[in-house]
Amino acid sequence: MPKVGMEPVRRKALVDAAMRVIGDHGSLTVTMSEIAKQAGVSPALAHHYFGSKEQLLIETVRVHLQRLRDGVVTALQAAKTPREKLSAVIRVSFQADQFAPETIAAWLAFYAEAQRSEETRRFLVIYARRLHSNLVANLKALCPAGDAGRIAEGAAAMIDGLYIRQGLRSAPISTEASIALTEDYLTTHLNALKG
Amino acid sequence: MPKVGMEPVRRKALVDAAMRVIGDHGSLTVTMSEIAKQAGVSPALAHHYFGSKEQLLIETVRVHLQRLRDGVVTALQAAKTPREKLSAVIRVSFQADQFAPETIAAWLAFYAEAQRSEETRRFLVIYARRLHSNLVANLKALCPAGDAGRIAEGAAAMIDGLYIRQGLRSAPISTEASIALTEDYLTTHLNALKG
DNA sequence: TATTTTTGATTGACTGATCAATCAATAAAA
DNA sequence: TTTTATTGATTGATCAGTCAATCAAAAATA
Repeated sequence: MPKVGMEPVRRKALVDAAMRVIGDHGSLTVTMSEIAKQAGVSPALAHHYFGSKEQLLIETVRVHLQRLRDGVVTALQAAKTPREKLSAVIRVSFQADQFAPETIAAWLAFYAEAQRSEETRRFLVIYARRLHSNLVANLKALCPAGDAGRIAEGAAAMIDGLYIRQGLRSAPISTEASIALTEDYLTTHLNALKG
Repeated sequence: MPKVGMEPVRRKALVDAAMRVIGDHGSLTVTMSEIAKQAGVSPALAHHYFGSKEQLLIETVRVHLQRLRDGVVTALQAAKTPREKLSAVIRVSFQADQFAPETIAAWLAFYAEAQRSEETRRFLVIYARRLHSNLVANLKALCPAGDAGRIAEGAAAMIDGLYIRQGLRSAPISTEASIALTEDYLTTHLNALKG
């Protein structure tokens, strides 16, 4: 089988496998063996390409946040008005694949990991800031700058909160209901400013 | 040293030690040795009283959620009107000891653990439901029942979201600002209904 | 074209460290 | 003497990480 140019293929397979295994497992305490098996290679190969388990996990966060970002960029381009762009940001946050239980479980595990791994934390902070600034940028077209910051803070918190509550599966909220709650938050607060 | 009646003392010491170690470590992958050391006893004694690491961790969640609950009950009793009770619930959620980085780190770790441990999940679900029902009960005195459920959902999500965003320490929000954001959410939405 | 060399891909087997859990032994109360 | 508290020593399992060896494609050479 040894063909040349396998590296990118294997890296992708391992990163995808890691996300899947972590999601199923609901934790970062997964073994390199499990990940490698899921990717269809030997544990030794995973070490060969990533050097360490920690590096593989960090790559996994990085790659998946990058994909998330691409989704947001596409959605923003498709939207015309500031209000539509706000809706687009919300919609992408709750889109199906992100809202799957395993995906939520994986992100939760990474959030916890951010308390320990500075690099993981950095990536998640970048994501959080981007969400915030996407919201602020479009809110500024609809209300004073000061209020924009405050409302964005609230909306971002609500999105994250709905997300982790979904992870608990206590009172599962549908995607639509989550979107509606966040939309309602924005609409109500924007209206309140107009008096 | 062997005195009789040490069991409750040791159990408490171990549960407290576990919370501290988990908080510092930012993860549940802590050793029984670390916890025992922090509690000033041998690892063997921790096993003697709790049987297993998992049991100790579950007890730790249970005890700390119980304390949280006691705090809420006290605060609710001190408040008179429904609106004051709503504020009390919010205030307790963000009170200093709960908002300390190590505490947030520990809760985050438990949230992640809930994906794996059914018992941990059960406790956290109970907490989430209680928060929701405390909010609904008092909102019902201020608005129609249907709206009460919706607003409570939003407020609970916002509280949890502010909490985990605080854990990321990306753009640290003060306790007061967090409370203000949540209060603002309630006030604005209640006003919108009267409008 | 045929042959040799080099290089990337891959793994099985192994190592060292870590850790949860056990247990037999000790010491002090009751 | 019986019971409770306590620990040091040990065991068994798990895992990350290493390494030497293999295999086949590609490149170089004849």
